[in-house]
Amino acid sequence: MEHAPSIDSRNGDGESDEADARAGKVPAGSQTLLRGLDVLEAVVAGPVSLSDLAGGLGLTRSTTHRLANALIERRYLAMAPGRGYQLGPKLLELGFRAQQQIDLVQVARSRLEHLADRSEDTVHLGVRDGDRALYLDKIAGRRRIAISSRVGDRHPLTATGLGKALLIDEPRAAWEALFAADQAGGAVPIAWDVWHDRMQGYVQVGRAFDLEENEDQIRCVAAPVRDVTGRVVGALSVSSAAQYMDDRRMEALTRDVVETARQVSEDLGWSGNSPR
Amino acid sequence: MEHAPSIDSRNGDGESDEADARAGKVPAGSQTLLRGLDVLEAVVAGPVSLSDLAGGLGLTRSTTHRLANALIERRYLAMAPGRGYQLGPKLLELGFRAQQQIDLVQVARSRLEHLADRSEDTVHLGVRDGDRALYLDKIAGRRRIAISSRVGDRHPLTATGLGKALLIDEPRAAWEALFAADQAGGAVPIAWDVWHDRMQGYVQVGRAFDLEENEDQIRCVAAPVRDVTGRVVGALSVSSAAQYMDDRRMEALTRDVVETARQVSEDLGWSGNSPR
DNA sequence: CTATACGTCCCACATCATGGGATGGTAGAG
DNA sequence: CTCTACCATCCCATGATGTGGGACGTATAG
Repeated sequence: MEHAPSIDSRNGDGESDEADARAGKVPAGSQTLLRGLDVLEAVVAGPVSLSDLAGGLGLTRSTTHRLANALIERRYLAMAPGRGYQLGPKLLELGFRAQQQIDLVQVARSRLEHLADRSEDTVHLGVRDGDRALYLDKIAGRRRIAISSRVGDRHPLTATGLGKALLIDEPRAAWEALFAADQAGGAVPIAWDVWHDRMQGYVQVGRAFDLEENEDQIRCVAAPVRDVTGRVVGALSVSSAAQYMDDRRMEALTRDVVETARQVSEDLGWSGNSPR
Repeated sequence: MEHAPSIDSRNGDGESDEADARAGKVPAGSQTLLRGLDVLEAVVAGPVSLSDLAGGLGLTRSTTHRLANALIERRYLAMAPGRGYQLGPKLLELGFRAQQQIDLVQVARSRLEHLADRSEDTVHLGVRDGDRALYLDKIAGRRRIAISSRVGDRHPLTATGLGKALLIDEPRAAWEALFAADQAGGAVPIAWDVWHDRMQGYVQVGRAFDLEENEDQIRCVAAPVRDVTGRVVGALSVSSAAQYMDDRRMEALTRDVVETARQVSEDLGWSGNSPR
């Protein structure tokens, strides 16, 4: 107990459970590494001076300096002449490599499975491919109903829940063009005003519905997935027969679907700041 | 000395200078952090198993596991079900933030100053802006010659060294179009065949010359700057009066200019792999 | 079944990180 | 100019911290 007199100073006498409870489940044993990462993350906000860094983290200047120096040596941080510490080029490189390694389907898989387990319904994952929604993955539910979709299918954007989730950030002009094309292409007829009103509602909540518009007797709840820049790069949905999907259940599912989409987004680096 | 029996196991008896000499200048005092970063960087290559990680780094499985776990907890790493460790979402986030923080001019500044010091000539930094080269920074040399350029100037791409460096990765079709436009726009007349032959030579070496094509009596040596994806995002050049810039000196400067451009590229996250 | 390889967990020991404080440089106020 | 303030950097005695050998449970293969 010689460092920070802050709330979280380590306790050498009490039970170690306290620490475990506080930190979640970090089993300790890497204080230096974790503190180093703290330093790294404290610099995200922008150029900071050493003292500010140390103060903000509850560390001494010595310790902070040593950690920051190691990070500079490895190019994780850089020193801006008269302004303080900045994020370094190594992070650009690692970020880029991470982007190359990450595959949406693989990342989303386990979360989709959990969602399917909880809902007992069929879960889909898809991306936009030109003017269609391309289905990349499907986890079958436990109910004995036929969802005719298959991985690799392309469906209209404006007539499926998943498609509408993919369009949730698009401007009205894009909506209109796609809507007209889908209507002309044989989608279930619907008035533009009705469709547009519904979409605006979906935008507010951050999720979309499909009310038997694409396939009779099938309804679904869908939410968009975003990457690190906040852009919509995919969407996921829960689909079921209308008999299991009354309005109340769709509302109830919303929470779970949106939350799952948020988790997948976080796995893609999104941190919740779409503006900027 | 109980860890790794590898070549670099620490020595507790001899002089510590050995370690300093070997490691460059890391003054030690953050072993855990540095090892953690080693783990992180070892995962860049792709999914790796714990044992392979430990083996490759010369650490024990225990230590590696502890470090990797801490990195997973912080989302710097992720565990691919049956395939091993992967880079995690935090790196996507930090890489993105780093990209937002980094400014080409600011990053390049000190390196350009050193280059200007060594060459005693005027150094420019520029980017492509549509069909022109936009000059973002200028460090005046020590010679008493007039270089009429100013920060904010736009010059033809095909008639300046800096511009040609910016075009170094472009396909022949783009070269032809820009060349035709610049020639029509009043650039110093030159035959397409001659220009094209020279460009191909520049591409081989990774730098471009300006042989009094833009401004009479001014020659320059330029090299492209790349970002993390390998794309050319800027260029820098050394310019001087032709009397100081005979062919031999231009060749001699090439090394220094290319090296400086490489350093700036590394500051932008480039690691030397343009393919992929 | 046994064998191999995986990730995980534990704990005594001593190596390594710690932080108080000293140092040198730079900028601004008086 | 001096004095003060704040910066990053460096040093070193102390003990808290990370270490690695080895045990454990499980999964995949032979």
